[in-house]
Amino acid sequence: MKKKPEIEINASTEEKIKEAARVVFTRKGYAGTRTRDIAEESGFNLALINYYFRSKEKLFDIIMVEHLQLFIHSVMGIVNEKDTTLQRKIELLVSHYIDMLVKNPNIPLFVLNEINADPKKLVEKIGVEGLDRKELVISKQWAAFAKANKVTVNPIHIMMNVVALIIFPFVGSPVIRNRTGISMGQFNALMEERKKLIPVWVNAMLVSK
Amino acid sequence: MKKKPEIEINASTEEKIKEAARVVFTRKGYAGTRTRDIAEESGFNLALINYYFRSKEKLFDIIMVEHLQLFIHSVMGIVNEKDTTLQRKIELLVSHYIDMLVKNPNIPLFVLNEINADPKKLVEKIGVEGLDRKELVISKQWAAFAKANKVTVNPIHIMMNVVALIIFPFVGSPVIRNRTGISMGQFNALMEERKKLIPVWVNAMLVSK
DNA sequence: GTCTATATACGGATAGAC
DNA sequence: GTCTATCCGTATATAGAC
Repeated sequence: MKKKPEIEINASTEEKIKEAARVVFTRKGYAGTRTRDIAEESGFNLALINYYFRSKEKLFDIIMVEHLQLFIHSVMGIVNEKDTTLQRKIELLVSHYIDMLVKNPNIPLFVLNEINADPKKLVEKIGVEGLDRKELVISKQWAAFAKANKVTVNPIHIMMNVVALIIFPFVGSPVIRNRTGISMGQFNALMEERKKLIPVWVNAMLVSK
Repeated sequence: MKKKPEIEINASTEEKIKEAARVVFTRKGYAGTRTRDIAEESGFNLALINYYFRSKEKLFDIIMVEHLQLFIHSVMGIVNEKDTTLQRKIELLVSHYIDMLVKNPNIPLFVLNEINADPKKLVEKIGVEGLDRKELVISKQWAAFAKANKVTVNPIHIMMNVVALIIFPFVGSPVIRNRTGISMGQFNALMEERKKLIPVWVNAMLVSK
């Protein structure tokens, strides 16, 4: 009559391997990672990763899909709020996102990389097509804002800019730290500052010209 | 009495392999590239790449160093001009850079990636330490500008922002095109627009708050 | 210099003992 | 479930003919 307890008993090992895979994959990418690295990082044997996940690629796909879904959901949650103003949404996105990236600074490069390596793969694997941009609350808010303030720039520019200002420092972190000589701690302090600065900058862009 | 003509005679084959390597490496990264791919792309046999370059890694290093040197020189050329204003330098950097990236859109992700994979390697291989930031003309121009306009933000933020606004769209191009549904041609048209827009935005940031 | 054929190493995956 | 030992495909690199 036991439901499915014995599966849960081993969840720990499986989860440890997944966690190890996350670490190694995000650091070295798919091609650069050896299953042996994952095994070592996990503390278990190489054979176990096939026992639990059948293949390197299957394991990778799981990690990647989880990353993207986590990301998409958290963004959608903010972007589709009814009672939050456009400006406030930007503040929330920036802050929430930077927090997450400070904790997992390797994710952006990893994701961008693998999407670049095989763009169609990810479109298939995730239900991203489902979301019709035109129907998002934020899209309507933007339209209203643009009309009221006579903003004529293509909103794609603004989107790119917000994302660029948030993500790029993390993608370029090694170069930035090397060129400026700042420590990881100082870098994170700068990122903390940016939570307040980016929304101000974006506002300034919108009224510029 | 001939200087070194026979070397030049074969420069063509060697150069073709290098060109092929550039293409494949920048598209698939180091780990994702097989020497066979390079051979095929070059039109020559696999054995020739070792004949000319001894190993995959040596060839890769050459490509990477050339990329970075080209980049650094072109930036330094602009940044260290005596008779160009700060604002004008930004315009020149943006325009020059976007032109180059439209032609070679895969370079940024490639470079960022490989630097991330092995940060110290590149610091060693290139004489980048030579340039003392404090002594750059643009640094002094910035100091003067910041004082005159009471700008208090850390200049590292501004640097990151300019680079982010230029580079990020190319790094995120597959995602952007997939999410927005725009074509490559439309994407490039947007990049063309940004040559004018980014300097305006940066100005707006500087006077914001 | 350029090719074909091959040596050698490495990495993903499985068999089978415990 | 977890380990050791091993198989086998694939990729780099080299030997040697032309």
